[in-house]
Amino acid sequence: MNATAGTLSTRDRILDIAQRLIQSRGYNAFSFNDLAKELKLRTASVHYHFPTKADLGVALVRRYRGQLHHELDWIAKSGVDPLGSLEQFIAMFDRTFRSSNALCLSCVLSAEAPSLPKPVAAEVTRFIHDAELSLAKIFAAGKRARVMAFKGSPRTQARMLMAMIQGAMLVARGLRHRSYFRDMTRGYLGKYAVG
Amino acid sequence: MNATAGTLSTRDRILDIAQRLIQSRGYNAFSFNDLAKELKLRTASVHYHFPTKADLGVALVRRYRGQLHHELDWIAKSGVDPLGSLEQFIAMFDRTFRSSNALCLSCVLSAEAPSLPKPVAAEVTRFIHDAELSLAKIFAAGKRARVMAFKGSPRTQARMLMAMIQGAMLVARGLRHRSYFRDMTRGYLGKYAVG
DNA sequence: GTCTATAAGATGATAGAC
DNA sequence: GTCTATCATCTTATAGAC
Repeated sequence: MNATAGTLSTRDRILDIAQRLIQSRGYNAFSFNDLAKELKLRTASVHYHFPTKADLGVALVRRYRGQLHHELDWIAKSGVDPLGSLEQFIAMFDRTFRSSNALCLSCVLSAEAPSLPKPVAAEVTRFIHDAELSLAKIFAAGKRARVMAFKGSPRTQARMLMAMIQGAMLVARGLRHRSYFRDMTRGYLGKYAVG
Repeated sequence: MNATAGTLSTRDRILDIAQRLIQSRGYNAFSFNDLAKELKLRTASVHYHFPTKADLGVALVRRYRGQLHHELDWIAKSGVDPLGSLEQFIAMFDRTFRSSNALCLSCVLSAEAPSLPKPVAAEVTRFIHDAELSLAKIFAAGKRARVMAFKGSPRTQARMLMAMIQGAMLVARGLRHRSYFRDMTRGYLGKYAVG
């Protein structure tokens, strides 16, 4: 049965819990048993929904990629200009980081990449590639509309923004400094502003 | 017995192998058995040198912190100006990343921080703190000598550089793009140059 | 869909011989 | 310092009942 109003299917609950655990501990430090405990089920039940851990990992990153596009669509529809879109994109990560110390799922998985099942690592690559393209489009639109100015390609700016976001969260976690990420990214977009 | 010329003590060999494995797979994806296999010893022998995995982790990050200072001293003695020092600092990471796909040890451990033994996580915090201070001194010296120009504190610039380096390596690994890190960091320091 | 039961293997760690 | 032997525990995964 699927979820009814206000409830989530077991499958979705598994994905939610697994995502939270990976964003906190990484792929190799969570187990089917952790999931089963939180769900108050048995590990065999979790395996029913995702036969292997790699299956779960792939489904997770694939869903995360969908969420990225969903968030970007939502930001686009909110009617802000390209610079505002990037600000909201950053604010998104700031919220989850400060509220639950969660890094970007793909950021954590990237760190562990060589130890991941190949299909999971491939999905991570796809996510970053997607994010880069989406951000590049925003940079390009900003330049076209003359609300942003920068040298080099929109693609390069997108890459720098991605690196800045991921790196700032990573270092913030390592330093155990909750406001580090916000402090660092606050001024970052200023350099793109026109006028 | 300690190492004689050209050889390494078992303890040092353990540290070398463990560091490489963590930089590749992360803390939770390497085992005493992995070390024993490479050393052609038994796991009990590894435990003789480091009773627990946490002991090994702490020793590792502590040594890595020493290496950081050693590298920075070496760069300082090479006689380049502050901007050149930062370039060499970045080049250091570029070399290990491109030659062996190795991320910064503390970067990988930061990603897994909530799942690490507390003493290990504490050592990671210390490393990043140290690196930040050392880089801030270089930025300050560059400003004093008028070879670098920037707004804000040297500390903030150091943080941005750290985030950029760590984030660029992380994203480069996730994307499986060997030259990504170099491409991204190549132009980064340009903005600090005077004249 | 969830359960019990179970398997085969890995893991961190220790005792005690050499 | 390194070994054999052993431990309890955890991990991913499967078979088959309900």
